[in-house]
Amino acid sequence: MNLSERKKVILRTVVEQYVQTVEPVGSKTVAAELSSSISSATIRNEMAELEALGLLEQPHTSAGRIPSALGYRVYVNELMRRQKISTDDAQVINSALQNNRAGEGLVSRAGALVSRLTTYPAYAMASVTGVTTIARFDFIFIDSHTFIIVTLLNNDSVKNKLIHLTTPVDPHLLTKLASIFNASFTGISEERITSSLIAATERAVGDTVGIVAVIAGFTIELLCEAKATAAEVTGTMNLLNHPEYRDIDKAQRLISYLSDNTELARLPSPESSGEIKITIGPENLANELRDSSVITVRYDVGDEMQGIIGIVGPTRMEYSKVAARLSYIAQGLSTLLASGDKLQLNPEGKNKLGDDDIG
Amino acid sequence: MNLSERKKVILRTVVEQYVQTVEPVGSKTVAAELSSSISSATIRNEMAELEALGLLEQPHTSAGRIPSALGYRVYVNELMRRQKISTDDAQVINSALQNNRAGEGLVSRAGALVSRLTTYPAYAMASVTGVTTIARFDFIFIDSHTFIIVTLLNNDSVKNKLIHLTTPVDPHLLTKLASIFNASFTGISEERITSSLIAATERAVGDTVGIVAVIAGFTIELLCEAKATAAEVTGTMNLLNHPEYRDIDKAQRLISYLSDNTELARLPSPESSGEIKITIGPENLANELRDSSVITVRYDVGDEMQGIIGIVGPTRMEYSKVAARLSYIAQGLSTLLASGDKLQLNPEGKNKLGDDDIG
DNA sequence: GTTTAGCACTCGGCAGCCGAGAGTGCTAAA
DNA sequence: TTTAGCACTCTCGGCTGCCGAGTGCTAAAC
Repeated sequence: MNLSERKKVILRTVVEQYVQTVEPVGSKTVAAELSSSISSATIRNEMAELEALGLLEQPHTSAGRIPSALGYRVYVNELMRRQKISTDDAQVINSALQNNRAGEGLVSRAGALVSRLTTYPAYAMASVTGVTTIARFDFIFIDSHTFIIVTLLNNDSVKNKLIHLTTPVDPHLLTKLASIFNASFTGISEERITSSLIAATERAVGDTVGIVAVIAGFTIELLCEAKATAAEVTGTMNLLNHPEYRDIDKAQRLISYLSDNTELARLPSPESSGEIKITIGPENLANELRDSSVITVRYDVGDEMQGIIGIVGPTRMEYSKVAARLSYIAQGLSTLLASGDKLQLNPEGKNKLGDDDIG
Repeated sequence: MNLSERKKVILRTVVEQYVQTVEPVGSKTVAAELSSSISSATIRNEMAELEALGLLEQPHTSAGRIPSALGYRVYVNELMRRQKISTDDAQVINSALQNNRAGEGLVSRAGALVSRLTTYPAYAMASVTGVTTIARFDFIFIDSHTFIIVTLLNNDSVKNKLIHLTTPVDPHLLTKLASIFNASFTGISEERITSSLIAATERAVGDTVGIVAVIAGFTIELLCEAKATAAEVTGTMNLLNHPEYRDIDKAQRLISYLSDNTELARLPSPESSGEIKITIGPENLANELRDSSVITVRYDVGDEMQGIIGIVGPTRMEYSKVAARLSYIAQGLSTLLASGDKLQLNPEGKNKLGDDDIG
């Protein structure tokens, strides 16, 4: 969009003013805001032209102007001043991320953090690009009818399950099962656990009671679970704080849309790591988002895993502020998750309990 | 409260009518509803007396009457007709509970179920009355710097953790650790894991790198976790469907109150298993609940565990309906959790994968 | 040609008013 | 004790008219 310098300044002022006050901004306000020597009349003319270009809109005659979706787009692309994150915010984010040991809940807690910091609903999802497989099986014998399955996945997470049986097992059988499962079921993806593989294993062990099937079933369950990319929304209630969602029905429509995890997975996502993607109002494919904006940022952890974290809010959003925070958090997540959790032991054996370096 | 039979009938009619229509009910409506041969004038007199007794209220002159909190209380205690759960509902509940294998998420899913069925926000919490201890430790050697801690708790759940070390370990050390931990750390509560116990253990193993402390730390973490009674709220959005929460600020106040887990734990709870407790409006201690009602029901699982599941809604609630559903679900939870998860193996070894009897 | 001051015009929002309708309490009769 | 009748009260929705903010246009100034 090729605009005169003055039009740019005016458009920027209108956007930033409107974002703050939530009220149509008039020529006089712009003039006051600019405090340069342009009169309101001139600005009126310029604003009329900006409206003709489709960048501004008038709710009705004799109201001020508000930015159109296109106006926001131009603002985001060309006029927005990149904002640095404040040191206060950085500190809050850092400490919040540090306190959370890396683990299952980290990503969703990051979502909650974003939501709290931006006062918009946030969603977070993590997906694993590589194939998940089992690296190792162990069976722990408890008593004649009970044992524990412990599996180590190739992504270093451990899953277990306690199995109670009505038929007896003995430690030898478990040892045998372990060696066979470690030989045949490790390093393969879920699809390759076929019924013929299971049947063959049953024959090899001489299993007539279905214990192999139980273990195989657990394995499949695990691998399927790992494949599903969990998405989560937090802070949906934040929506209610913003005047554009004062209309309960409107708010509810959006909230119920966001609560649907399958829909969530379809939200716009950036192409490369660290990139921020801003989708404004009608640019969204989903009808429910037609008058909301979505900002997402992607973070990668090695080549294996990638995640998306984003927020949904009214088109009238503090784009630069939100984007800055979002990208800072994404960076933090990236490094935190990449650093892994190698445990540094204190050679004097003086690790205090509850220290953060435990785990 | 000693009321004439006629007053009782009138009070009941007013409550039930108001619950349905959300509008003050007038003498004429009551007369029509009763279709007995009492005239509206008589009913007016009776209603005036009921108001004098504090059971009914008038939003303003020339509006009908609505029940006061006390009115609801009398209704719930004396006038409410116990409602049977419909077979449809029973089916929905049964299938929803059956599909959920017993496990971590069962209780909170039950909460979600309640919320869906009642259209009110529901909360669920489970607490363990007995003392949680570790029944058994196992350490699985992975490689020279890696091993897995597997612990079996006395409540039959299994927890694990993968430990990466910067100093090497060998299988013999792990065996030694296992026997010592099984000897000294099993069957004791979290408070009894003292630093002197840890120090003694370190001496016994000859640990100079703090590996004992790591394992002990994990143990303590586990036991503390088990002690915390998790509470969870679901379906808070349901509030918005009810006219009394059309006022966004009001709804938000309540929602943010409900989101606070520590507050949640303080909600009224029944004294004995299966009992239903109904707390109406100002009977609630918390100011935020002053114009809402809370219905809770308690379920016990053996002597070990007990849980509470309840809903929060406007004082204008279908008490009997909600209570019926709630108690049905509580019963279901009770039996489902008590039945445990003993695994029935098919003696022909034909267990189909994904069958519900796996796990 | 561009900018600016001035002015008439438009339109939403708000306060005030009015009438309709619902429901009451009181009185007097059954 | 119950009931019919009636005057009274109060809310709600619609209508009106005023106010102010902001505009577009015109004509003068730069």
